[in-house]
Amino acid sequence: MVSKKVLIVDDEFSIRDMLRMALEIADFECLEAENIQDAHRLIVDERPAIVLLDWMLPGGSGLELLRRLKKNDTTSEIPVIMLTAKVAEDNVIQGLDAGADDYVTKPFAPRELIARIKALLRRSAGGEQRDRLEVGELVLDVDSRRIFVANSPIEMGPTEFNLLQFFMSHPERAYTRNQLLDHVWGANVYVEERTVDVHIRRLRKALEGGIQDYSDLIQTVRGTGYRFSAKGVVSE
Amino acid sequence: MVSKKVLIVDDEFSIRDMLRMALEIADFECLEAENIQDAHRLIVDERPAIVLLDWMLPGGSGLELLRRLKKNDTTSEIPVIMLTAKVAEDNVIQGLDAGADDYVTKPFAPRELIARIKALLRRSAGGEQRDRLEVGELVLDVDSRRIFVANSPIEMGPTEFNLLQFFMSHPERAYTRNQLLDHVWGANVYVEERTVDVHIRRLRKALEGGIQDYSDLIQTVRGTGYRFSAKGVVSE
DNA sequence: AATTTAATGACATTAACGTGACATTAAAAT
DNA sequence: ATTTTAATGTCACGTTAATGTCATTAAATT
Repeated sequence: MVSKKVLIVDDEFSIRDMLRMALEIADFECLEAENIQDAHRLIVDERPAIVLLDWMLPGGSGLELLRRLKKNDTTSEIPVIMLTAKVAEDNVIQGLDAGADDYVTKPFAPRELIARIKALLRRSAGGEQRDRLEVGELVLDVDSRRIFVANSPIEMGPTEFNLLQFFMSHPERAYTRNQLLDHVWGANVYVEERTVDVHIRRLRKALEGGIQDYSDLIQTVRGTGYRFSAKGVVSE
Repeated sequence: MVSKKVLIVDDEFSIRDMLRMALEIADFECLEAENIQDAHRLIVDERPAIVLLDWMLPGGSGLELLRRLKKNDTTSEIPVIMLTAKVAEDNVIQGLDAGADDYVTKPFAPRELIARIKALLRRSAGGEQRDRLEVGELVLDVDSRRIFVANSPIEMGPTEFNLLQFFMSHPERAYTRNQLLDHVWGANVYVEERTVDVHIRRLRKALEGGIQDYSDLIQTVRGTGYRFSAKGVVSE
């Protein structure tokens, strides 16, 4: 398995250092931030698999960052473990209520923390995305990054593949161009909104090409954006 | 929300009782088991939303049950919180490794436990629920921005969709044209009052089009404006 | 019957989307 | 290192759908 990124958010150097060591032994890749601003930037840019978040931070409390993350669509799925020196029960409840996925009080044993990280990753990564998405005879194979229509492969560019993968894992839902840019291109990339249209066209063209025509799974939602739907459009 | 089932697995009556009280206050439905066999039967039969599992149990340790649950496909998605009197770090790691989703050591504060339960449920139930409005076989799907009549989609313009969405979320109430303009078009947009009539007509036409005719859900209130009502008009 | 109010059809205008071409960049092949 | 190929993002133009308005007709109210 490719080592996963863990973001450590703590203002004390000694703690970050200790965590980094423990995590690297357990074969994680570490990112570090010592304040809210850096942390948020790293989360958006690097998309870590998990965030270890200290309660007390300069420039706003960790709780604040946590709320911000859970509010935003593109970051709400990233699991967060809150770290705190405080043992006050109230903190735990506030943290969990704000959407923290786990909670560890200092001083903590590195091995326990690692076990908790693994438990969370197992949960968040495990349940969700399948390595094979299908609608009718249209099959998207995540591992080989290929699309099949009736068992024969069809060609498309990487972006079109990503777009289709996103659509197939989020069907029956209308997305704006900006949402698609965020999810498929990634945040912090600036491209014109209308570029999405062009890739939609390329994707539709590719889906036409096969033995069967699956291009109308990609539907235009006027005034909004696009939608992937197996439920079909209105017939005549 | 319908109250969710929580299974308490503990051999001590006093602990079960304490938990039951705390959980019922928090509006959960409680199931209880005092040994592995009963617990397993209840999990299979009742499918609780979450399991609170004591570490030490007669007839096999809780860890054993945990492994069994996580191995089986039909039960592996049920979150488990391990409860233990032991504070040994090793236990925590073993438990989390075996697939426990969280871990709480006795004595614990009921409020914390409730918060952890809610956090876990939020995460696992996080499998998205759709935002939809329905009247009979007329369904407005907010997420996909589509209207269905008897499960087949029908077409309408964005404004008609917004209008219908507003009506369906504010039924049985008459609105003036100006109120509709404010709510559906947005404040500080200037369009003629009579424009509303035209969109009402378009909406009615769209609602006629399907297999069934839902156009008389949109009722004219002479001298005032319009109303959405599922109660039907007075038949002559 | 006269008057008020709503429904309807038609139409010009505007906004949103589709499409082909092209320059630029990134990746592969040589 | 150089060439070839594919992918990407952007623009300009064509097309279609949506919108708002008005004149006319129909219906309800007085």
